[in-house]
Amino acid sequence: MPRGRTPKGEATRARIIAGAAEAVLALGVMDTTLDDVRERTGTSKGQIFHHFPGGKDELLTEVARHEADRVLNGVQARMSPLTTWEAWSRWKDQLIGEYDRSGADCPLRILVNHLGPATPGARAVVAELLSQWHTHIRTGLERMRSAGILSGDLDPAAAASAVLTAIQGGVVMLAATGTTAHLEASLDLTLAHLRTHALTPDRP
Amino acid sequence: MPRGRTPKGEATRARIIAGAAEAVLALGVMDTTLDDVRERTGTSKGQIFHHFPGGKDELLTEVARHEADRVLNGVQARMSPLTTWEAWSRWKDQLIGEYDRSGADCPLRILVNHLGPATPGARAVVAELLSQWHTHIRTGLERMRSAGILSGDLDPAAAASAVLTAIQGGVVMLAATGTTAHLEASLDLTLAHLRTHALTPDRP
DNA sequence: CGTAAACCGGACTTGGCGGTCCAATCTGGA
DNA sequence: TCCAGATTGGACCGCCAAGTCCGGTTTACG
Repeated sequence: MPRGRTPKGEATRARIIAGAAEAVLALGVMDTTLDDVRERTGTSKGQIFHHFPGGKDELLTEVARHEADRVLNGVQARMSPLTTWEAWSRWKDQLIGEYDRSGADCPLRILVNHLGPATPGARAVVAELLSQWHTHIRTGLERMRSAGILSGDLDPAAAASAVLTAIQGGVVMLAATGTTAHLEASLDLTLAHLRTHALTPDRP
Repeated sequence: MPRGRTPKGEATRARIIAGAAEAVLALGVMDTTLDDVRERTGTSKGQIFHHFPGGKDELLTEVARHEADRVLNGVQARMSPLTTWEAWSRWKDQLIGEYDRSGADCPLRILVNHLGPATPGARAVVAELLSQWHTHIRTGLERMRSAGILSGDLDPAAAASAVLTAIQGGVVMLAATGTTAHLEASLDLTLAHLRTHALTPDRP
């Protein structure tokens, strides 16, 4: 009778995913081989295919899930209360600072540009991540509208799309040119435009 | 004594580049093999390595150059006189329409996201393309400022960065989600913000 | 012409990577 | 304790794509 995974096995499986994610981040998706993962995690081919019968595709999908969780958790921790103008401003500074420090090897770019296209499963994971992120931003804007500090003229969904797109574009430009200037310019302009629709709670 | 390339050789070389570009667009960079190129162009391995001694890397760099020229020519043809609000508006509609039609397989994405990282030479080509494009947009904005229809408050360089970034981000979102909605939202917001700084030539 | 170089074709070599196989070992529930 | 099934190690296989080689052909220049 099938007895299910054992804790030890589960741990190994997790170690493989983490190590693979590390390798993918360091080497890129296409240049990461199963032997890289094997060596980095102190495992063997047998284990990899035992825990991921679907082979490399399945592993990459799991890596995508892993990274997406990481990104989203980071996002939500950082931009939890994106419901005041000060929060937006702080959030932007923090984001820029982070990319200034870490450079172009961010999980987001790998995820959206490389893991996404690699397998159908990963594509779904990426779509889900973007969707959740979009919802998160949109919800913040809607709250601001309810609170009377944001004009009803602004479509929260469209604005959230624009913010998300600015980030994606900025990351791409960072990767291509090595500078965060474009990311910052784009975010600045986008946020400035949001502020264009600001209301003071006093006079509606 | 070395006699230099012959016209026939030059033609073959060009055919190989064009065919490779086609293949890369259709199959993606990583899935394009030299045999694909060979078959598609009716040539042979010997020819490929005769004309590109550097192998696949050199060929991909040339493909990048080829595609960059195409993109930039397209850009300049389409947005030549980006110096009036009507021109901006028309340009945006045209861009969206084009992406709606052609989907995510645009040269721009391939170029920036796949060819760029592939080889150092291609990276330089991409950087140059982005730089020229940026200059083109910035120049348009500067002309508008001189013409008195754009406020001096707006930094043309930063605004150009934002436009470029919006396009890049939009293309990425298109590839990831399959819809041009994000591209459109981002461009709409960006252009709306530019218009925020509009002046009428009458009253400065 | 004649010949040296440019051009062409395609069989062949090589290396690396995904994936398989199987024997050995561990683990947990009855 | 006992043993079925989970886990592990690592040798091995097969494929496929990059790159090599070389003999034959065409082109350009004197």
